[in-house]
Amino acid sequence: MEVKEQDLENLQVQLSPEEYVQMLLPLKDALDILSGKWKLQIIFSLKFGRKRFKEIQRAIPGISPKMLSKELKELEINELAQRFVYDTKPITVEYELTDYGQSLKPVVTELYKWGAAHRKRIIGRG
Amino acid sequence: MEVKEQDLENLQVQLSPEEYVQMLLPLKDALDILSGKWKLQIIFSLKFGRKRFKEIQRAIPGISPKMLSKELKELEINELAQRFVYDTKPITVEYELTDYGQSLKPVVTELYKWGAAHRKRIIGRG
DNA sequence: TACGCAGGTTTCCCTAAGTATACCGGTATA
DNA sequence: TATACCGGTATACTTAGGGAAACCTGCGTA
Repeated sequence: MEVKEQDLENLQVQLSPEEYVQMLLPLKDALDILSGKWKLQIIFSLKFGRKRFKEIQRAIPGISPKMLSKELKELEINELAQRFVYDTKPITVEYELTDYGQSLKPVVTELYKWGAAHRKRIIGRG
Repeated sequence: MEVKEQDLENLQVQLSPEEYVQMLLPLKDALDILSGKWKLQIIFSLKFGRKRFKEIQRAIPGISPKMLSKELKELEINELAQRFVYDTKPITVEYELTDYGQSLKPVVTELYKWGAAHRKRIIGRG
């Protein structure tokens, strides 16, 4: 059972419950990767280039080492960021957005555009 | 202090911490509206046209009336769905996606595309 | 010798999100 | 008279996400 992208566009067509669920999975994946309190901030901070652990932490006020460590691991698992370890003293660890990580750009751009328009509409409406 | 969409594209430029935060707000808004366990399912189910409360509930296995009610209210507040009440016996209530709700389409499409590609990459890699 | 830094981990705690179950008023149906 | 449906609320509970603080190893510095 394959769900084609076109199905998203032509939702006049009634989908079966299973097709329906299949369609939601990729959406859920994408949302899971971007949501959470610190993910976007970390991604943004890495857009400026490689950074060390403490550098990221200093760049994001309020983040605890526990959360930073956890989120970086998730980014790594998803191949969005890469971890480099150098055998200096003390040890140096750097993180970098991967090329694949850059592929999030259109998604983030669409979210930003919609979110910005929505702010104007809803908040401006107050 | 205004953040332009172009800034998103040209992240070579170093942003100040405040610009940085301003940039995250619309992203957070958009994500908040789409995340949560049932939002997408409700939006999808309404794409097929107007539906009554119980119809939506039957279409989404596992959702409790409490959650459905709560999520529909949020959609209404954000002007993504509209609630129609008819004075029949028993009362009839229908929900419909607004035209504005349709404006989410490009966002959802981008999320879907990226999520689907990501599934192939990460799960296929397993 | 003691302190400090890098790069984290561990533990405990609190709150927000979501689940389960029961219930409500009004109406129709057997 | 009892039961069921509609469109929800109310209450109590469990779980997931995140915060705060302490701690760890290894090394350099005063």
